[in-house]
Amino acid sequence: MARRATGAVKREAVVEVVRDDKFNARRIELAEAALETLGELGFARTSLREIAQNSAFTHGVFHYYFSDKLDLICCCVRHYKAKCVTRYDEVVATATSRDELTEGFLAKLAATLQSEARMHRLWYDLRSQAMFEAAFRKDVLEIDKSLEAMIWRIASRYAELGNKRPASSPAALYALFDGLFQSALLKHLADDRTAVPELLDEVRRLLPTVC
Amino acid sequence: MARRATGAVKREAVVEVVRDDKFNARRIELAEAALETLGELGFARTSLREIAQNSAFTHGVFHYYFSDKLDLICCCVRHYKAKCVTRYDEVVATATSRDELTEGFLAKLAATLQSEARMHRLWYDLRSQAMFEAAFRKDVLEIDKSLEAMIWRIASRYAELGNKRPASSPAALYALFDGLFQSALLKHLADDRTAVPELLDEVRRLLPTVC
DNA sequence: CCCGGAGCTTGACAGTTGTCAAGATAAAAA
DNA sequence: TTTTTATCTTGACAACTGTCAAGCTCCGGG
Repeated sequence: MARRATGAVKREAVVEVVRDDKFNARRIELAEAALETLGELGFARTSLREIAQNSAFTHGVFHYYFSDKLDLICCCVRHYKAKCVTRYDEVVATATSRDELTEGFLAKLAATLQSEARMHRLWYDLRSQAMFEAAFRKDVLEIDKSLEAMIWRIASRYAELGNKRPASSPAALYALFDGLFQSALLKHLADDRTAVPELLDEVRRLLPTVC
Repeated sequence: MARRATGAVKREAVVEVVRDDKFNARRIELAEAALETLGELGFARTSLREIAQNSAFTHGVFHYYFSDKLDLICCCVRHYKAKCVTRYDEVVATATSRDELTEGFLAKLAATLQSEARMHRLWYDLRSQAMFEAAFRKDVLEIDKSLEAMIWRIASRYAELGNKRPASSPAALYALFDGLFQSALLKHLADDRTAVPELLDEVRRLLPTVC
């Protein structure tokens, strides 16, 4: 009887886990749909109904899977994180010279700025929201740290390929590149055609001086 | 008759100007009141009624002086600009040595971060909004340029006092300091006591290497 | 003195919002 | 099969939003 009971408990636990997985998978599906609308309209102008209307789901589903709006947005932020903190890692892993790393980084930078502008403006929007809404802070600070680490991996590898060491702290390097990217993004969204090439020039000039 | 007419026209024009001044003065009064609430709640959560309730005015007055909500926020942004783009100029003007400039800059930086955190998070919020709302872009880009120039004045003076020249472009320097400040602000708002001292350390270390 | 209009208040409007509950449907369990 | 449970739809609710119009107050010019 003990065995049967244990077996039953185990099976129930497995069922539970499977159900949880399915539940979480659905949450991520919904979060992904929500990110579309959020990237289009920004946090301030996005309502649950708008999200639902721009997706294949009804607004009730979102309430079924998320306790409230903040819960949904938090899930969006966390899911976004997973997608972006390894963006440049392939370049870092495959580059065998400073030039190769530079060009790979610049190419990825330009591509990101142009094809994922909406997702990135949302990131800057949510990071600003975190200054007002405490519920976002933990996740946002974590993403920031991950991005800082990502930049640091690039800088370290770049320095290593020139037998040097990065000349600044991770925080300063991240601030620099993030600031440049943010500014370029705003100009790019304002239809400034010079934004992308100027960012690339700036980064190309900067890399040898900071690493 | 010609003289009388001219006189009358002139006087009417003067009256018109005075009225315009009064009108604009009131707009700025209202914008200043609005900035309080905006700094407290952020753009996304701030409604005209909330602004009115947190001020000495009724919500109707805002509609009397502003064509719509965007008009009000734009006026807020422009007014904010005037207050912040000369923040460090006195330090630049009075400092007679690198150390003096450094310490003056750091002191002002710390004071700003601590006592005007709300106003600054609003700035970052609105700059993010500009990525979504075209109506904000012109003013935001102008403020950004003015801030870049402000940082450049500090860096130039710092370099001058050491008989050097700034080692980076205005854009890169602004990106760097703005990025550091933004990150420190978020941490400070998240009750991280180390945010301010770490920012100061970082800037103190960085100044001699970039100028 | 009064009277016109600038400045302001009040209340109403239509539309939107987050939230939720009651019921439908489909899938799983018995 | 029947029953139960998870999933989803629909419609409703109250609160809130930007906007505006009708009317009030009060001051300056006539």
